[in-house]
Amino acid sequence: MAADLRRPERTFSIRQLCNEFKATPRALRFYEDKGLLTPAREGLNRVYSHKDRVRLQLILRGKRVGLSLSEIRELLDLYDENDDGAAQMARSLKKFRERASALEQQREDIDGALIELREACDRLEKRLAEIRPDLLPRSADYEQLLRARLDGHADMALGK
Amino acid sequence: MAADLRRPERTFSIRQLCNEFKATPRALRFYEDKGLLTPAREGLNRVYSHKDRVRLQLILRGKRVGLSLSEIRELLDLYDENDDGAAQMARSLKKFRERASALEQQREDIDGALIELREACDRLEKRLAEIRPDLLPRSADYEQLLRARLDGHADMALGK
DNA sequence: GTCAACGCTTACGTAAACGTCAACCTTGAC
DNA sequence: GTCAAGGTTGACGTTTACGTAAGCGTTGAC
Repeated sequence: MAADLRRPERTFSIRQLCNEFKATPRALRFYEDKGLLTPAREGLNRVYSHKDRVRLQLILRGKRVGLSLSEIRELLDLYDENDDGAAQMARSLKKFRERASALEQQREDIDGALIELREACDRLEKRLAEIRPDLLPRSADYEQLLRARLDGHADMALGK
Repeated sequence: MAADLRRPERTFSIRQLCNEFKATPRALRFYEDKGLLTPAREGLNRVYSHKDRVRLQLILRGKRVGLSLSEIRELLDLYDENDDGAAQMARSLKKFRERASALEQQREDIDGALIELREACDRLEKRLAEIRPDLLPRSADYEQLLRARLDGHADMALGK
């Protein structure tokens, strides 16, 4: 009567999925609360099917790429409501592309911040080198060290 | 008795600073609440000095590079408490460098997410092209279009 | 029989950085 | 007199993704 544990009929406990994907029970219940998962029940206990497991994987992937849970839910819903896989795929594709441009934008923002930070660092380093060179924290910028040595750019340390 | 409006003795109203830096009064009051600003008072009204203005600039710069308000406050406090500019600068420098590595890490995370997203997009595009090519949303990737035209890489569109 | 391990539900707490009222004062223009 | 403009102080609301109890039931080991 008992199904083979390795077959697709296999089910999972909340803990098993948590261990496998390094999530917490709280998180899975939260996803359920938000309508992202709807595991079966055995009495009170949640019983996750292979389909549920796949959904969880998709949820976690969505999170890794920075989608919000509600966005993930939209995508997931598409896969359920509709038999026509193509339309869903098209929408997912659109969503993914949008997310990709958002991420690219974020990267540019970060690059901007990095530029501003490096300018500030440079200014601080120069001033410190003038007045209290002993306080200069050892640079975290190995590249600069390397280049200075390889190219003999001693002037960099001299403030030219 | 009134000081020249262009001199360093000049003061600013909350609105003036808000307009200049595109912030909201609520924000400035919030910063004050958090101990980042301590403008003088004229009766109840806040009166911002040049020093306050500079602090605000530093706050906003800090935000642009992704520092939290509490981190910004730490840095700001250093500039006040201590007469010895060098030690503060050294600490700021350290903080900035830390932030820079954090940002670099973030960038790598984003790159990872982008890779995952692009793989997902590619898979979706291929499947869609097979089953419902008409549903393929026009690509958002202008570069690809441009390169394809300039280089005559028609094969890109052929899935070669 | 009782303790630990696991599960359940309900529900408040958290962090960040303000937004958004509400209710009130003051000053100048008309 | 009164209306608008701009200021003030609370203080609650928002968002996201859970963390963290509190209190209770079930099951297996010993």
